[in-house]
Amino acid sequence: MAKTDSKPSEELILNAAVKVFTRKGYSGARMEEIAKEAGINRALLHYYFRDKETMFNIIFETKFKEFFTGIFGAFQSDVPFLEKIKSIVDHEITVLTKHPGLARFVIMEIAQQPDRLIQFGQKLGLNPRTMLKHFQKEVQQNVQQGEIRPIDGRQLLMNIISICIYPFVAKPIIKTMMQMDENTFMDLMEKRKNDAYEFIINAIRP
Amino acid sequence: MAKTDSKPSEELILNAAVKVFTRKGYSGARMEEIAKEAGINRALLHYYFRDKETMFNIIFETKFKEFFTGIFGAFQSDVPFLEKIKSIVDHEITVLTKHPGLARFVIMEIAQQPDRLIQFGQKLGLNPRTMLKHFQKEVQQNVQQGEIRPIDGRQLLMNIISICIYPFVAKPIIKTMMQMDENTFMDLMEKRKNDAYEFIINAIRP
DNA sequence: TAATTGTTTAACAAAATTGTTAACATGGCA
DNA sequence: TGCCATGTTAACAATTTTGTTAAACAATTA
Repeated sequence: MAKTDSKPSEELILNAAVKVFTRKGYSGARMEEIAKEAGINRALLHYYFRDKETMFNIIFETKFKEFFTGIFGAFQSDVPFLEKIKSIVDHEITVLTKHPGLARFVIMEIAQQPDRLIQFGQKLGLNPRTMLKHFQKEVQQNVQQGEIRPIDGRQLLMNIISICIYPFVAKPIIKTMMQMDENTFMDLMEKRKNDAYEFIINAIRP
Repeated sequence: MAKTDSKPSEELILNAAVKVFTRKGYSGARMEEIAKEAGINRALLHYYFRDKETMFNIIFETKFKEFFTGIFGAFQSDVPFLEKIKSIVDHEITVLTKHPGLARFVIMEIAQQPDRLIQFGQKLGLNPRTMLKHFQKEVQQNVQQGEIRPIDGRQLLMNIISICIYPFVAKPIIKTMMQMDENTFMDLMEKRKNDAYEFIINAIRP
């Protein structure tokens, strides 16, 4: 069994597939293009991963996990509310800067087939609803204690997530309109970690 | 020439095509599905609109226009800054509520082929860069006059746009996670017109 | 009404994309 | 070395999707 030799090829193929699938989406991706990207014959894709769908599911599960643990990760920590927001924003922008195309890919494929959210969500054992309830309760408490202005927890959550994620989803538009190259964009996102945080804090501080 | 009779069919087909293209994107859309949606034979699609690409371009141009005039429209008006923000938010959310799937479609297709932004932008004679410069200058002036806190105009613009657009892009995710049906979601967006505005105002008011 | 023009369809053809097979290559090991 | 298992490929087959054609149909007009 030359398993040690096979592994690199599998990795190689998966990396190529990730590139193509995240750029083009499931329906836009071509097996031929993945093979070319990996520098191998198309038949090998089927040798390692039965078919396109199987391949896609493996990649989607990985990306789904990256994206949602990226989102939910920082929500769990048990620190004061404003600090938590700081770490959510920071964490989120960091993850998305490292994985270009991640957010757009996951959102698009879920929009195409919303049941994947349930399907893969359960598979990975993450429970957005518990998280949501918890967040809402935390907002209510902080409102009652006068720590923050009165605000609907759902709206606040949407605001935070929007501010963090949207710039990456619309990156090609933003880059073109603001005439930025990749590095300038990344600098802007780096600064955004603080700018976005302060924006949010100012919005909710009494 | 029975042009009067032909028009309804063209409209019928275009409406069907809009539905399918905005749901599935260019590569996911199937001519067969469009024909079925319109209740006609596939060959008719080619009779009216040479091929898939031609058809797509017509629809994309329409949607592109809807989306960007939706965005830029309210930026033009000559009212005090905070009022302008009010009308931008209101206008934006109204447009996107009326056209479900619009934002996701346009963003995705531009991400797939960013030069379409230049191509169609010029074709429609809209100049995002002038708009951007103008907005930035306005922010600077208001900062200097102490009307709003110091803030990078680009970040503020991204924040406003993000808060307005992202919930619609991620609608399937939000609906599922928050267990909302279509009407509940629309109610939430209706409330959001004010909530988002107040959030932004509080964030920038000294 | 017959001719003419435009509309619609079924059947066909072509192209693109995915999936399979059988033969060949290679590296480890009896 | 020569066999065996796995990795790799080219060629082929099947399927899906797009595009075309010729004929039927409908409506308008002369």
